[in-house]
Amino acid sequence: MTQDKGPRGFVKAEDVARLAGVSRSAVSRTFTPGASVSPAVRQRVQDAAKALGYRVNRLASSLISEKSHLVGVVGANLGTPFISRQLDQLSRGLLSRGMQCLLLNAADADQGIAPLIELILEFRVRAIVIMSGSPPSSIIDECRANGVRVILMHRESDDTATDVIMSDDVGGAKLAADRLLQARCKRPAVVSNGRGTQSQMRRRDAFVARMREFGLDTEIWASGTTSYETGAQAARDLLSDDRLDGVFCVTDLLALGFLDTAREMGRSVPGQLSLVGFDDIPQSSWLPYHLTTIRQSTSGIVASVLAAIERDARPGEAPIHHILPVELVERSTC
Amino acid sequence: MTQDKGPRGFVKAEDVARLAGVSRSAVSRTFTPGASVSPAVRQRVQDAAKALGYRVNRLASSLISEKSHLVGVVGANLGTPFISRQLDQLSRGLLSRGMQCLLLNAADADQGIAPLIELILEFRVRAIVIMSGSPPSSIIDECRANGVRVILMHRESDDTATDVIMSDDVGGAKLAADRLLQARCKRPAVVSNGRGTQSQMRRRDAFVARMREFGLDTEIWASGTTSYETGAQAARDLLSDDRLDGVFCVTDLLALGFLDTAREMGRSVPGQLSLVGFDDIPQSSWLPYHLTTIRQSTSGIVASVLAAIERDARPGEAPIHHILPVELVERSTC
DNA sequence: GGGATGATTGCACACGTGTGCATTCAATAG
DNA sequence: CTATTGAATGCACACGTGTGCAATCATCCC
Repeated sequence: MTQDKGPRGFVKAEDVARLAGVSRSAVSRTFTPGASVSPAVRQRVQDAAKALGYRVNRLASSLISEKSHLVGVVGANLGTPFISRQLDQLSRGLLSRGMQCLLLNAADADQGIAPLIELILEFRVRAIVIMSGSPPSSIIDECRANGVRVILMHRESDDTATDVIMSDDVGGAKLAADRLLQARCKRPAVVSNGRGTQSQMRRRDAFVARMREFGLDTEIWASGTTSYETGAQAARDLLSDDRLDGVFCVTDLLALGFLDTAREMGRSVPGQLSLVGFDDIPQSSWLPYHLTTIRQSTSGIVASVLAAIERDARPGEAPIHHILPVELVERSTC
Repeated sequence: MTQDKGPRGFVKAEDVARLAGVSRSAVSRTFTPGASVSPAVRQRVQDAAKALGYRVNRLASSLISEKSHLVGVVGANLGTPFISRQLDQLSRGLLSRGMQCLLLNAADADQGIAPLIELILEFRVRAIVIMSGSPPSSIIDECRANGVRVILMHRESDDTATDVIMSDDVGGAKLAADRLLQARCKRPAVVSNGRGTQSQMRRRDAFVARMREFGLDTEIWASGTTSYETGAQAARDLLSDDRLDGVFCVTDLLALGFLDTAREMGRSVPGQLSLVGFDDIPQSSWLPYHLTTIRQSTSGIVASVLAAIERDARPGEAPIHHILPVELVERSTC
C-alpha cells in the first residue's frame, strides 16, 4: 500500500505526475472539479495518487485561490449545555457544507477577543462566527475591508453594521412575564448573571418593562457567572422574602439551580412559587425539573448562520439582521 | 487607521516593506522570533504594518516552514456534558500554547472517520486528536509516515502503535463494584450503550469480572445511545426484577436517567437500590441527584494530550500509553 | 589608522498549487 | 482529403512567505 516515498515530507503533485506519466497540471486538474481532463488521464492520475498516498495541500491551494474553506469560530463556556449544543450543530453544518471549523476558545481572553480575531484573520478564513464576547468595531471594519464576513450570534455591535443572528429575547421575556401573570403572580423577580451579557440584559429589561405595564415592580438579582451555582445563590438571596411568587431566570442553567435550592428551602414549585427559564436545554426536561421555559431554536439559529456564511460577500450589501422566534414550553413549574 | 489599501485582497509583506523603506526580508524577520533585525528597522516595520493593517499569511508561512500550528480534533456528541467539557479544556489548552484547533464533527461520519482524517491531513496539521470513532490503522500508519502524531483519547488501536491516553476504566469499574459490594449488593446489573464503545465495554467487562470474583453474576443491559433517555429505558427494563439491588451505569448521563426513572417507579435510592456512575459530570452533583460516581480527571487527560502533542515526533520513538487514575466520589446514591 | 569581528540587510531561491495561454490532437463536416 | 472545431495537455507564471548566503556596515582592539 504505502510505498516508500523518500524520507522527507508529504507526497506532492509532481510525484504523482511523474508516476502517472503526465504533467503536473493534469494532476491539479484531476482534483479540481470542472476542469478539463480526459477520462483516461484522470484514471491514471487517481491510481497513482492512491498508490502514493497523495493529498492536495490545502495550504498551497488556498494560497493561490486567495480564499480558504475555513470558518473561524470564537466561543467561551464551551462546556455549557446550551453553547455546546450550538457548537455541535454549527460544526456539523460547516462540515456537511464542505467547510472547516477553526475553533478558538475565548475563555482565557483577558484582553478581549480582538487578538483572537486577528489570529483568525491570519488564516484568511472565509468568515468569522462570534458566539461569545464583544469585538471592537475597529476589528470588524478591518474584516469587512478584507471581505471576511463577521457573524455575531446573540449580540449586536453598537456602531458597526454586521451580520447579526439572535433569538427574540424581548418576545421571549414577554412570554415569560405573561405566563407568570397568568399564574397570578404579584411579586416577580428576575435572575441574571452579573456580567452584563447582551442577551441576558435584553431579556431582563424586557421582562421588567412588561411587568411594569401591569403595574408590578420586579426585583432584580444579577451576580456571578451563568451557572447552576449562581442560580442556587440567587434562590438563597431572594427567597428570604416570603412573598416572592414568580421568578424569571434568563437562562435555564440559572433556573435549575434556583429550582433545586428553592425546593430545598421548603418552597413548593409551582405551589407557592412559579418559575420560568430560557433556552430549553436538555436538562430542563429531565424528570426532577420539568421546567417551564422559553425555547430557542438552536437549529434555526445555526441554519441562519450557515446561510449568512454562504452568502457571497458583495461590498455594498446590507448586513443580515435576523431575529428568530421563540416559543413557550409549558411544563410544570408554573 | 485603516488606510486605503487598494481594492484587492489583504496587505502583504511587500506593501509594508515599501512603506517602511526596507526590504521584504526585513519585514519577514521582524515577525519571526529570534531573527536578526535592528531595533530601528523593527520599529519602522511595526509602524508601517500597523498603519496598513498587515498580518502574516499563515497559509504561505506554513507552506514554507512545512508545518503548521494547527491541530486536528475529531469528535462526536459535542453537546454532551462530558465531551463538551473535554473539548472546552482542550481548545483552551491549545490556544494558550500557541496552537489552533481545527474541529471536525464526526457525528455524521457514516463512512467512519477515515475521510475526516484525510481531510485534516490536507492541512498539514501538527497532530490529530481523536475523541470519537475508531480510525483504521492504514490511515494511522500514513499519518505517522508523514510525521503527524495521532493521539487517541479513551480508546486504543488494535494493531498499530499510537499515542493513547485514557482513564483507568478497569480500576474505576472495580471501585464501583467494590462500593456496591460494600453496600451489601447481591444482585448487580450494569448499564451501557449498545454501540460497543471501547471505554464503556472495558468498564462493563471489568465490573462483571470483579463481581464474579465475589461469586455474583451481573445482569447486563446494553442498548441505544449514551444518553439520559437510554438510562431511563434501562431502568424501565431492569426494574421489572424486584430483587435488583445494585446498578453500575458506565456513564453518568445514563445513571441520571436511570436514577430519575427508578425513583419515579417508586424505588428508593439508596434505600432499596444502590447506584454508581462514571465520569462525574457537573449535573451529577446537582441536588436531586448527588450521584456517587467515579471521577475522571478531564484536566489530567487534556494535560497529557497537550504534552503528547508537544513531544517532538522522532521516528523510532515508542508511543505514549497513559492510563490516568480515577477516584470514587462518595455522594448519596449508595 | 588598519584590520578584525560581529551584527544587519538584501538578493534570490524554495514551498506546492491553480490557471491562462498556446499548442497538439482527434473528430467531424464539406 | 482538407478545413474547422472542440477538447485535452503542457508551459510558465503567480500566490505570500522563510531563510541561506554574500555583501555591507558599524564597532572595537592593537
